[in-house]
Amino acid sequence: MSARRETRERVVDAALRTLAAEGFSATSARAIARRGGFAPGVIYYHFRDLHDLLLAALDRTSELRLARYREELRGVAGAAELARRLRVLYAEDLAEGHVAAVQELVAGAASSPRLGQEIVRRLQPWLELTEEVAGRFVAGTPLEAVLPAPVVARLVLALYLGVEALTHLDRASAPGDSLFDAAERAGVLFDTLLGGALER
Amino acid sequence: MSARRETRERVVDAALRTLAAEGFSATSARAIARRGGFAPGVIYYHFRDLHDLLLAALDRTSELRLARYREELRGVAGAAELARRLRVLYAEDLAEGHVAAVQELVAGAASSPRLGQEIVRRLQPWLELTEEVAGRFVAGTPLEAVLPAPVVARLVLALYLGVEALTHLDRASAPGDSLFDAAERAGVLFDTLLGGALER
Amino acid sequence: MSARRETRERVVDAALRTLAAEGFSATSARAIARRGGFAPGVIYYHFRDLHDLLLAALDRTSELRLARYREELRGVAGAAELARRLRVLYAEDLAEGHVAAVQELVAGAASSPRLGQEIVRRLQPWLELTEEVAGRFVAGTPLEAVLPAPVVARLVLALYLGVEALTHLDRASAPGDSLFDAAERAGVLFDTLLGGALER
Amino acid sequence: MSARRETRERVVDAALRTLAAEGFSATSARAIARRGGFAPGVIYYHFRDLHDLLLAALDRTSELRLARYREELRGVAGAAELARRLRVLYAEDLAEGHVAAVQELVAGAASSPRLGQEIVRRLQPWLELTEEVAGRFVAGTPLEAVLPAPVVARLVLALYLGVEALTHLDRASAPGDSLFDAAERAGVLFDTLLGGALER
DNA sequence: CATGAATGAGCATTCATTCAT
DNA sequence: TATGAATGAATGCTCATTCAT
Repeated sequence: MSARRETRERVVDAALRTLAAEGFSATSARAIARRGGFAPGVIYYHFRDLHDLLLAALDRTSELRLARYREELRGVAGAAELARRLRVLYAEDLAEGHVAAVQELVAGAASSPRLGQEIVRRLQPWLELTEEVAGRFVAGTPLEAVLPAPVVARLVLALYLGVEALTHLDRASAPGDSLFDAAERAGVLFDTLLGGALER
Repeated sequence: MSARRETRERVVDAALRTLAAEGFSATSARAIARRGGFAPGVIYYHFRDLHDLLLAALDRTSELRLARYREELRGVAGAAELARRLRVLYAEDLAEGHVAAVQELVAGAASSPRLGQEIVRRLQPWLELTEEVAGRFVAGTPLEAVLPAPVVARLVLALYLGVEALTHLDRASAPGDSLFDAAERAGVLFDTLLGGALER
Repeated sequence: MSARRETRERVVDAALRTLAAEGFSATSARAIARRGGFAPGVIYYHFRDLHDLLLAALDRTSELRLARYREELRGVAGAAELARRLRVLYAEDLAEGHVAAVQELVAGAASSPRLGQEIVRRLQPWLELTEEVAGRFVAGTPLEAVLPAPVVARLVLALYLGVEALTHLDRASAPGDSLFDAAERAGVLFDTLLGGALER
Repeated sequence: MSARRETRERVVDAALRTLAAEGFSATSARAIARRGGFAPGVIYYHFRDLHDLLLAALDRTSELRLARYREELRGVAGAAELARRLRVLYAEDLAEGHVAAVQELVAGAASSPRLGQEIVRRLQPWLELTEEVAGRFVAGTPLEAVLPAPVVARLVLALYLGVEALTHLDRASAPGDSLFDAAERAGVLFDTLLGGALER
């Protein structure tokens, strides 16, 4: 990898880590540089401004995770199985600091409409994936009339961000594992009640 | 009311309005003072720091809305009815700028762990109310084993914050009214399937 | 005088002195603050930005000098007398650092079109004064056809700025006193040749 | 020409064009490199610092123009003819961006005494040329006692720079063509009154 | 009680310059 | 010879906060 590209990666990485560790409003150029061990000027050598860097960071973590989610959810059979896989994926999200960074960016976007729009664009593929997966489960069942896939998708996305916000505030108030426990039980119930409908 | 108390109210009010109108990161001492028509120093006469003022603002809007929610949800009969009332309450939240302020605070809290903890404490009564209402619907039904009230409560809270975050980013990506439409349909379904179980 | 107004004066004064002593491009907020013995933030408490402060400084020095020039040139009789008075006025300009500051601003304006336009507006009264005085000497004489007052005024203004630029670069290359010596001799000649024409 | 020399020329050229197009304060190493299509480092390979490059640029444009002025003013007969030729020369100055570059440098020099001194040295030949030409017209005439050639030279130089500064600020306030119109009329007058004296 | 002037640390960003390649 | 990545100091400006009045 070229030296240039390597440093760029280091900067993106530092931005991501700063975001996760210190929060959006503390993710200043200086803070990123300090964490990454480079001069603040480096950021501006590789990115037009802080804004650009943050979006590049979102791009990177989002692409990586999206690929992982797509792979893991491809052949999932049954809602219980879906819940189990999501638990694993979410654990990875947490471990990699992906959720933290995303949540900080979404929250911080409040301060900059332009940033907000760019983030929305990057959330789009997630919305599509969620909708596609939800569709697999509700399409053709009586449930579809109550909870159409697009609504489910938006609900799930909102829930993801909300859980993340709560977790960030205070681990004890957040649903945490109990959410996936409940999801798994609900999945079993779903498979029992509607599993037949889907197969037909 | 004493003059002192009156000014304090003015300050809290200005903070709330600034939060809703300009967002967390623009809610500086000067911005609040400008909006409220008083000197920046006044803030520090009534509050230890900006932090304190923001929490007082959260207290105020939270108490007001909590009372309203409690009143409206007291005698609610049936899940469909619950969904209808929540839609009204949420519309009030929006109109009063309550959601905006809360969302800004939750988002902004990322920058300060201390602020986060204090916000969590103020979310507690909401968690309790949600849990109590959820309990009314699941307690004693087969659903309780799948979705116990405390889990439902955390889910609902997370959803509320998440929807708010999404709405803030981009109105089109947020569930908006479709969420309450779905909730009402789900409520009808719920009442049909489990209504009998609850009455017994 | 109010404390506010007093500090404002101090800031304007410091800006003027910095301009004269260090040049436009070195007249940074920090440099002004250092010279004036106040915190850089003070500047922004009293002025919207550096730009604003520089224009306020130009306003101040320009008004002061303009009043002096008007007073001194009011009843001047004869070109030789005019030259003598201008020499005195210019000596004052130099002593007060007025020319230095103006020259720096005019030169520095190159970097900011907006600043340039504002400076032009402030040069206007000088142009008018010059034109009026020139008119007194050429109007009604054969010279008017050759050198109309408006042209003379622009010439004189350009000369003033040019002499200042040269002086600033290097005292030895600038005309300095020899300019006024020549002007006085030319004045005598002018009065001799055209004095009669003016009186008639 | 050696490759080294060729690149050097490219750098000087880019500096001159940047100076004329973007102004002194925007003539950064990067801006020059961008305009010239080479790496910023190249500048420091050929010149000690930016400073040095700017002076080299002044040298180049000055030499070129000086040769042209000398050639055109060599055999000029009469003041009216002189005015006509100066008008042409000045139009060339404008078209080539020479005045723009010189003016930017003179103005910018304020920020650096060292730059100022070096510029003065490069103005010297211009002073000499002006003095020589002025001498041709006043030497031996009664005017010499009033306006000796060295004074005229300094006056003309100051006027040139001053006109340039004014033009830069605002085209409308500058003398522009009216200056040469007046010069030509004055030239005719001069030739009529003193033409005889010169021939004798 | 309240004011509003002042502070100084912090911010994003740009720059001339260096130097390994 | 030339490149372009990197540095670190400087810029204009904003902010929470203090404090004399």
